[in-house]
Amino acid sequence: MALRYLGEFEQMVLLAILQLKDEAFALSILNELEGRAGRSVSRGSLYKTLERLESKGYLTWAPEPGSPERGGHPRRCFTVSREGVASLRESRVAFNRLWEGLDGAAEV
Amino acid sequence: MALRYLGEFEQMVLLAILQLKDEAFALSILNELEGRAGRSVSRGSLYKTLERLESKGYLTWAPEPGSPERGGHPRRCFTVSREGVASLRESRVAFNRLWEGLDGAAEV
DNA sequence: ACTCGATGTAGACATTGTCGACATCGACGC
DNA sequence: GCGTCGATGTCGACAATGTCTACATCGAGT
Repeated sequence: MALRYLGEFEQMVLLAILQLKDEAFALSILNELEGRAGRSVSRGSLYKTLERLESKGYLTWAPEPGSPERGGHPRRCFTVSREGVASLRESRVAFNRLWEGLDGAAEV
Repeated sequence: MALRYLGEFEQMVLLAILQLKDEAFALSILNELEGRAGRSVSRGSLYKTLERLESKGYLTWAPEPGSPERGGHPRRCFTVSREGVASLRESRVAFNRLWEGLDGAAEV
């Protein structure tokens, strides 16, 4: 129950879902990650992460409303939960504090 | 050999070291993490991470120059390597792209 | 029928994250 | 002197995350 820290990839996945709004299907998430973050992983990796995020209550999903079936399974549309957003923000604040003052070229 | 992604905590540790400049001793890092990121971990956890970051070439260290010994071991002063900084930046760019447009309160 | 693409699932294994227990040595108090 | 304590660092174990390959299903083409 304790508030867990989101892993690096978990954060990316959550953010990609947020970006896609109601178009967050597994394959779209993969593209979003590839496009925005240059991160390419296998579908299996993504699903595992989605599964874990769901079990932690950071996201939910529902079968696609419009077109019902495309493959052997109904396409799932993911949504980041309130807790997911909160956790994401918390993490962001922490990182921003750590980066504070380091952006200039001088010190690094 | 492929360029590995930095884990969430690894990034924090590297950033804390950067913040501390030449005052980056293990205990100071712990305080920095606690203070800036509200992240408190045991010394063991930190050392393990430092050890891994070193073996990946993301940081180096040298025994403290001034006061030689304080305990059974000389105090170590850590420094982020050029590769470490590069990796940190890369990761930051990816996250910034993923956060783009999501900062406003509306969508989330 | 047969193949292909869009889905999702399962199991295995590598990497990271996190601890607690242990060991050393100087300083302090008695 | 001897015991204790704080500042260091080291180890080994185990939990959580990251990542892959192989597998299974079903509709649309060919």
